[in-house]
Amino acid sequence: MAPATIKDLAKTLNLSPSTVSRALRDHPDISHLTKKRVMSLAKKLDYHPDTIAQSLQTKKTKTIGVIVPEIKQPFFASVINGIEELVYASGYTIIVCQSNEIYDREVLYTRTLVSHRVAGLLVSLSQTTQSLDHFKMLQRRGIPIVFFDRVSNDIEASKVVVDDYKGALAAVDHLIRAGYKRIAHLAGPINLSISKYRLKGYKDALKQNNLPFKPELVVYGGLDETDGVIGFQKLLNLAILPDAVFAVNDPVAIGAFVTIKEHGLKIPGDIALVGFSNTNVSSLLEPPLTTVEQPSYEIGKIAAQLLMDQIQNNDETFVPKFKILKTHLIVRGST
Amino acid sequence: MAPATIKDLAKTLNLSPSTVSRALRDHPDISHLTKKRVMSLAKKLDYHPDTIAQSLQTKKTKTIGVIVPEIKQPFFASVINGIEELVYASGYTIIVCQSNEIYDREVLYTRTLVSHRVAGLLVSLSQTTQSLDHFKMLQRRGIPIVFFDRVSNDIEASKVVVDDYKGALAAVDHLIRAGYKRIAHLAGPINLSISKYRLKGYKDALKQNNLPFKPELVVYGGLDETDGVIGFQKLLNLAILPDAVFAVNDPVAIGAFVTIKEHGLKIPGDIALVGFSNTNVSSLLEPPLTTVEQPSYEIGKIAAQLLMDQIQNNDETFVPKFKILKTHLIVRGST
DNA sequence: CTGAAAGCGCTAACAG
DNA sequence: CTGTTAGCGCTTTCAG
Repeated sequence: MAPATIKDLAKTLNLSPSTVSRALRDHPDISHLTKKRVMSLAKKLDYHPDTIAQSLQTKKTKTIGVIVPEIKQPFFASVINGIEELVYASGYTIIVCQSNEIYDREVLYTRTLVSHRVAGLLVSLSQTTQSLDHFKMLQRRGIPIVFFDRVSNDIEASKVVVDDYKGALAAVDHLIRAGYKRIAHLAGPINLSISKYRLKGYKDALKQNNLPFKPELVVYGGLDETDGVIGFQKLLNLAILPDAVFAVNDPVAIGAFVTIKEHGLKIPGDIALVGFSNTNVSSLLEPPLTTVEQPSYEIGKIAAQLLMDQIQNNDETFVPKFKILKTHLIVRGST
Repeated sequence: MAPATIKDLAKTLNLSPSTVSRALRDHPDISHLTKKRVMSLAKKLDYHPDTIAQSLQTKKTKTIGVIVPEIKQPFFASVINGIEELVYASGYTIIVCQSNEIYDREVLYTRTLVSHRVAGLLVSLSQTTQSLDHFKMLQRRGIPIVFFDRVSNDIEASKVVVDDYKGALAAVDHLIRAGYKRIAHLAGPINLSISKYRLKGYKDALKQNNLPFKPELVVYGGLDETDGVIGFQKLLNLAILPDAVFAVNDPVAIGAFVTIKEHGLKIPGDIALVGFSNTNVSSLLEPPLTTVEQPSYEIGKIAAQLLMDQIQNNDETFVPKFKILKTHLIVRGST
């Protein structure tokens, strides 16, 4: 029951393998008649090209590697959906790897993906990634990489992000207009651009509204739910509690959310809360979470599009693209 | 900057490619000295075997295909984590595909995975899957398949499931003991085993407690949040409302949850609610959702283990294994 | 213990 | 328009 090969087709049609190969790929040289004959036999024998052999020959595969921190985060799951949508349409497959926020794993997976001869990479950096040498090595080998969401300035490549700055600005501005004056920020790892820009948006919103920036109201941490818990506990130690919290993302916001409630504080009565990301969870909380929506599916599609373009044009004069997508503040009961 | 090949190593060491190949794979024929020389040069030149070429030769790849309905469902995301954990340890990679609950996509992806020469498949069926011929074809080609969670009796293969029957029984029994008497069930697609067994658990719990089974209290639907919405709306049409709802899974429960609240009904005061799956969301609802926890991560690990065993032993006398994992009722505020 | 030769399934010059 | 030849990088007999 071994699958049919080009040789098999060639033999039963009295053609050479190369002719069959060309017919299959709709090469202009081949006569209409032979194409028909080849095609119909191929269908009959359920012939499918051996991608492995194809790849060995062409030095190219039709698989692209995706590295995300964690697929269980709805944001990334949705980005992956976007990527898949676009990429499968061109006959490509994706291999999804999770760094689990661990730098070493990220490095390991880039290795694995190289030895799988992926045509390109789509990457969102882990929280703990410091050096980007592992990616630069791939670029030197001619493997295109597009970064999304968690990007870095330390590498030249196409990037797709949302307007973190404006999103944060809008969120904090909204808090201020709603009357909150002592607004804390649960910030993310400062090596990630998203953390930087969201922090900057926070600061500038204060400034634009003539509110003082108080360093003690900014707590730095990670991007997970536990970081929200820890972060808010730190805020609890302040002499005067904040009246609102802007979290760097929804998981952190949820950590804070739980902790706030555990301490018997009311949302938004005692403390208002804003997140960033709009995972589907946020709307189910009681009260539902005000958050900055990111077009996650779109991010995936656009990043994939950029990558496919780069794969298909072996352009010498390639210039990295930088796409910034709009965010959208969703006001709900938590503010 | 082309990556180093076995030939390169052979040339600079004055050895034949075959010797180098053997040395790399720690073949007993090769002298300790040459092994050392080969290994150290390999390290120096950053040599990595070309998996593509390897596969072409051995007719085997070290990638395994995973087909799930949707990765954005936390349950499947967690299963995938379990799979990954086990599989990467043996140097394998996974290709994750989403059927998006569409039968045709499932068929399409099995094709793709075959032409990628995957070593095996891990599958959770889509809601709309009727025939299993596409999987049987793979089995005929000698590709092992292990099904998990969403399985079917119509195919012989190893399967990993949770004890859906007992889980449902425990959930409904809990409702009855808590005093609820008119318990509705939002059931899933009846072609899936999980729906069947959960429905059976529901029925038997009623019987064991001498409560009548009322067909009008069972609403059949899909497994998504919208199905919970639609399902509960149907229940609203009843002359007498149920006092509790057992949903086939958490997404459906959440759909019902939202709808219940929209209609101004109190949980659990007016209507109690139980789900199945324990996505992390369920604990964040207000009130938090009582649900039947499934060891999702474990399911992934065990399914992967079964598959790896089957891949590694080309045993003629292979007998499919059937693993049933325990569930665990988590009682929270919704009941 | 090592090497020479063949071939996995496919594509790509180069000839006709 | 079609066939011949060679080779991608690796493993694997079969000979030494």
